[in-house]
Amino acid sequence: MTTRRTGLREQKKQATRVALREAALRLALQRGPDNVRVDDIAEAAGVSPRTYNNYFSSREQAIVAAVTAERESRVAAAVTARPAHVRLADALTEAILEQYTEPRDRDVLLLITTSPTLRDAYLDTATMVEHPLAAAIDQRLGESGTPTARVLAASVAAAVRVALQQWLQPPAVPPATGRLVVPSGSLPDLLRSALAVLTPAFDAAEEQAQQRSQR
Amino acid sequence: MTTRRTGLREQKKQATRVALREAALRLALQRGPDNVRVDDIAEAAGVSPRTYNNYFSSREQAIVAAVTAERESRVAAAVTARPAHVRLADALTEAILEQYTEPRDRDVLLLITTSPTLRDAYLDTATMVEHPLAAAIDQRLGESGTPTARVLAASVAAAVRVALQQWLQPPAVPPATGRLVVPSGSLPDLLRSALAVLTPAFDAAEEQAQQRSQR
DNA sequence: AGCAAATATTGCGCGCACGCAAGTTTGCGT
DNA sequence: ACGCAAACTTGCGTGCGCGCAATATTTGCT
Repeated sequence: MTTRRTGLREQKKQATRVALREAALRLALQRGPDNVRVDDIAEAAGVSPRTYNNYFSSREQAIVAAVTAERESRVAAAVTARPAHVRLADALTEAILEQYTEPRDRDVLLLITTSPTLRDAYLDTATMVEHPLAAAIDQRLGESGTPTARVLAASVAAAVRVALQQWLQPPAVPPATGRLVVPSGSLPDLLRSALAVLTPAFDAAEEQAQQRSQR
Repeated sequence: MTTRRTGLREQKKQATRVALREAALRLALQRGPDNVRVDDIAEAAGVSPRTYNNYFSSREQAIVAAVTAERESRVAAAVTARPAHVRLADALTEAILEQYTEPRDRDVLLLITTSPTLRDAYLDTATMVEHPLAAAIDQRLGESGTPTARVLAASVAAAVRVALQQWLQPPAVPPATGRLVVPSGSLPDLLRSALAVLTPAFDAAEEQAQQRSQR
C-alpha cells in the first residue's frame, strides 16, 4: 500500500539509482571531484549518460545523494514515530538530531568541504526534508492544508541549512575586526541551538491547534 | 563611504546590469520565454554573451531580476528604518509587506506563472534577502555574530517563499480528495499569515536580547 | 600627463542538462 | 498464453554555464 508502484520495475529503478550514486561517490573519492565526468559515472553504473540525467539533475547531486541517502523520509518518519504527548518542538529536534548524527567518514567530509559546488549541493539537500516534514507536522497538528505546517517545515529546513553552513565553514581569517565568531562547535550542538530559536513558534502553533480541537 | 568602489567603473557596471535585465524582460515578454536565447539578450544590451554570464548565472535570473530589482537591500533598509521601540516581528512584517506590495503588471505575472523554470527562479529570489536581513536583525538584537539572527532571517525568507508559492500555484484540480485548499487569497494576506507563524520566535529572541542587555 | 596595477570584457573550448522521438522492457487484462 | 498499453531507456541535437588566458579599460600615484 505504501509502495503503489508494482514490483520488479520499481526494484530495478531503485537498484540503478543506488548503483549510480555509489559509483559517483567512489569515483569522486578516488580521483577527486573534478576528474569525474558524468559519462564515467554512467558507465560505472552500466547505464547510458542520458539515463543518468533521468535520475539526477546535476553531477554533484549523485555524489551528495550517496551521503544523504534517504534522510528526508527518515526524518519525517522519526517525527511521526514520537509519542503524541511529546512537545512538537522536542519531537522535531530529536528527529533531526537522530538523522544527522551518523558517524561520517572523514574522507567524505573532506571531499564535500573542499569543492564549493559540492558544498552547495550538500546544503541544498537540507531543503528536501521540507515536503515530507510538512506532511508530518500537518498530521500532528490535525487540520491539514494549513499553511502553518508548510511554514514551520520550511523554517526547520532553513535552520538546518544554517547549522550545516556554520559547521562546514572554513575557520576563515580571524585577523582585524572585532567580530568574534564561534569556531563552530559540534554539529549536534549547532543544530540544537539553531532549532531552539524556532521553538517558541512550534509551541504557539501547537497550543493553537489544541485550542481548535477542544472547541 | 557606503560605495567603496570609486565611480565611473561601478556606474558602468550597474548600467549594463540594468540594460541586461531590462532587455531580458522585454524580449521575454514579446517573444515568450522559450524563444529568447541568452545571445539575444546579450546582443540587445550591447555586450558579449560571455559578459552576460559575468552578471547573471542563468538565463532566467536576468528576467526575474528585472522584476525583483533591488528588493533585498530595500527590505533590510526598511527594517532598520523602523523605530527601535517597535516589536521586531512587526517591523519585519511591515518591511516585507511594503516591498511586496508593488503593483505588478499582469503581463509579467502571467509570464512568470506560465514557465516553470521562471517560476522557480522567481521563488529563489526570496532567498536573496537572507543575508542583508540577517545583518539588519543582528544589529537590532545587539550582539552580532549570533546564529540566532541568521536562523531568523533564513526562516523569514522561507516563509516568504512559501507564501509566494501559494500565491503562484495554479488553482489545480479540486476533484476527489477531501483536501480543501484555500484558493490562495491576496498576496499581502498570505504573507501576513505566513509570517505570523514565526512571530512567537521573534518575540522570544527579542526578549532574550533585552534581558542580556540589562545585565 | 604618464605609467603601472587593478579590474572588466571577450573568445574559445569543454562538459553538462534536457527536450524529443525512436526503441525496449514490464505490467495487466482477457 | 498473448498482446496491448504504460513506463523506462537511449541517441541525438541544442543551448547554456563557466574556467582560462588574452585583451581592453579604469584608477591611483607620482
